[in-house]
Amino acid sequence: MASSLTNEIKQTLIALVRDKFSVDLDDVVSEIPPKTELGDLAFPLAFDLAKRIKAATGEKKNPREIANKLADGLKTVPGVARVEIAGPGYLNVFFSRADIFTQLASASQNVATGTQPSGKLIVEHTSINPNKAAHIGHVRNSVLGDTTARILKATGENVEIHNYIDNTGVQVADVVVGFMHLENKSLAEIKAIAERPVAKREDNFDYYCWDLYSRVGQWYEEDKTRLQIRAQTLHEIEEGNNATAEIGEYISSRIVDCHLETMARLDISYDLLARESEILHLHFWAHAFEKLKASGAIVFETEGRNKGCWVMRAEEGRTEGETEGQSDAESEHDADKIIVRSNGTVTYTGKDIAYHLWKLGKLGLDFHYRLLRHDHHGREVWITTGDESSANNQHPPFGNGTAFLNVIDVGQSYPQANVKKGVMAIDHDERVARSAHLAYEKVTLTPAAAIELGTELSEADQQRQQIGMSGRKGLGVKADDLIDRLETKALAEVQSRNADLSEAQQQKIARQIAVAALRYFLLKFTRTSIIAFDFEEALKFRGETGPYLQYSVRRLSNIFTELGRSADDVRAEFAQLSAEEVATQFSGEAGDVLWSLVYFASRLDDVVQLSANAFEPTHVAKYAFQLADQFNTFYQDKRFHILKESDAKRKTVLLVAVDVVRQKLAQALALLGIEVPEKM
RNA sequence: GCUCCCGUAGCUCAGUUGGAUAGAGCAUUAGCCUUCUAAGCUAAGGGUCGCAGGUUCGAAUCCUGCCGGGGGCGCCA
Repeated sequence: MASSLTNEIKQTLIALVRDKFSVDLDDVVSEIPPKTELGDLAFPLAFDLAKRIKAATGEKKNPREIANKLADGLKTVPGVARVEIAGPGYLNVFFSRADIFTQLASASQNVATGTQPSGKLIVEHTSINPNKAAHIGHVRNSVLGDTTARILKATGENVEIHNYIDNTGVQVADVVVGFMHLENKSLAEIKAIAERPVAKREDNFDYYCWDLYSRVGQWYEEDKTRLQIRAQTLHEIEEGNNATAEIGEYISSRIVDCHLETMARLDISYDLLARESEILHLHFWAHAFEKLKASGAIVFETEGRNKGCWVMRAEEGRTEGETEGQSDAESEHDADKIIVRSNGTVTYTGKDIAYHLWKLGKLGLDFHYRLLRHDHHGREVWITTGDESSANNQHPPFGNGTAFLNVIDVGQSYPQANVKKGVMAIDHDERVARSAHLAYEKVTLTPAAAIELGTELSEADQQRQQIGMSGRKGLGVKADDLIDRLETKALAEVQSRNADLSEAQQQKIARQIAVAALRYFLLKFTRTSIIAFDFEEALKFRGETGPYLQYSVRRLSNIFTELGRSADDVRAEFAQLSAEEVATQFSGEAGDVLWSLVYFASRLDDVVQLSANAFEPTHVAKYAFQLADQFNTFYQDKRFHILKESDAKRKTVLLVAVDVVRQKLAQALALLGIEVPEKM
């Protein structure tokens, strides 16, 4: 609708410029004017043209004069009502409001899909070490990943969601050490803890492990020689087929269950859980190693500090004439990444390259799969398995993506860059280049939040703006605790406003509000912004929050509830109106206000596209808030008291406008993973 | 030392590929519920966009150099 009109205007402008000024432009910059009175689309290109003409011919032209020569040609574009020259030479285009509005009123209710999928995009997020309860930092990862995936799907992308499970890593080993050496517990005793009835949140197995993990860290601190126990435990877990590995397998599986439950509360789910144990036992690395060697991506060092290692070179060569003087082995290969150690073992980066080659279908090996569960929507969630006998061959096709997207905190930028480099050395498909590390900043704690969690802070720490969370220290805001608090608070609000509802209904609404509050809180920041977590901020339901957005949609819908007619019914009536009758409603001062609202609502598709291109869900979140804000202002404007409107035709137009806004806002919220409660 | 991110109102943050008078929430102050539900709205105050140069018709945005805060740079994962 509006965006296709924009494109048409741009093409017309390019043709006009070529025709009148003999200048070839690839694209023209457009912008939305700051005020409705200035038009719907503005082109500052006359300034640039004046410069180009002067450079080419020496002739000095006034930008306003140039804009004038282009204005007439634009008026012929269907959908353009008029064109004005403003300020020093802006070309301001005014749309035919009635035309655009009528198109909006009859358009499909889905987000417009632009590009055809060019293959499958594999989005990996969550990937929490399965050894303790998830905290707010993990939730930021999951919400970012889940929302980004929703937005990408809305643009027509084929997306597969993975959650990587590092079930054979150090962190799992630590909890195994805790159970075996601190608590001297057998597998049966561990099972008894994990499967005991849960009376309160603290009884959860992931909470138990949260504390145990922190105690293990302390235990190592007391006697560093105990780290040998960790090394031995890790070795046994990696090797498999022994009692230690069995305990590790059991613990990590139960914790994964806990994480899935936590994420389900936030309406987050996965297609596949890929486990490190399979990457190990199915010898993914051995295959990747051969491919890396064959491609020349890694080389064997016969001298220097990395002698005996297989490394990936940092750069192909250095710039001519630079640093010749100091070219000893020390500085030359400083940044080279070791993939295979001199003792023959592979590094984490190497394993990760193997995994990513699998994601793109370039490894020549596959996992075995089994159905793990059905998620809260009844969709299948699969998990990898190394045990062929327990595998199910009727699984959906996994992997074989054309690109991958990894939601991992910014601290992993260096290894992630190496993984992509290694993969691209083997898979030259240009679509792979789209693969990206979706780096996001951490969630830290304000000193106030840390104190509320019962931490004792040193004087120096109290002066700091933020305190890092630490799983090892057991310092952090557990996801389920926070969601519980949000739900409790929301339930109190719901009870005071909707006492007539059943308890079950009240609880459902409270849950939806809690999810909205948390998801929006995490999405209102850009990915690169550190969130200093503050309880007061996170627990807010007013102002720029998720519940505010939900409330806005509720208001929009209630207009139709009170009206007692369906939106379709009103739209059918709208179709009977003449273009003039519609146009009348968009004239004058009040018409400008109505038009601004409708025009802003029409921009959802553009915002979604922008958000998808930048992998930045914040854009959709901010847009939703702005749209809600604009609607609420409109809602309380005395000139638009819709249900009391006596002019039937005006009332119809206003109702359709309300329905358009409602749809767009509801769509935006769905992309953010926010549901709209039946009542608020 | 090399490198990435951040620095915008008292606080927390937005600000598309450079564009018109730099925005929002919170907090403060003054108002609005016989009204389509106040989880809302209106108004006011609050800014050397870290500092200094540069590029440009035009810079919060691009370039250079500083200052301040955080992260990364391992034969750990």
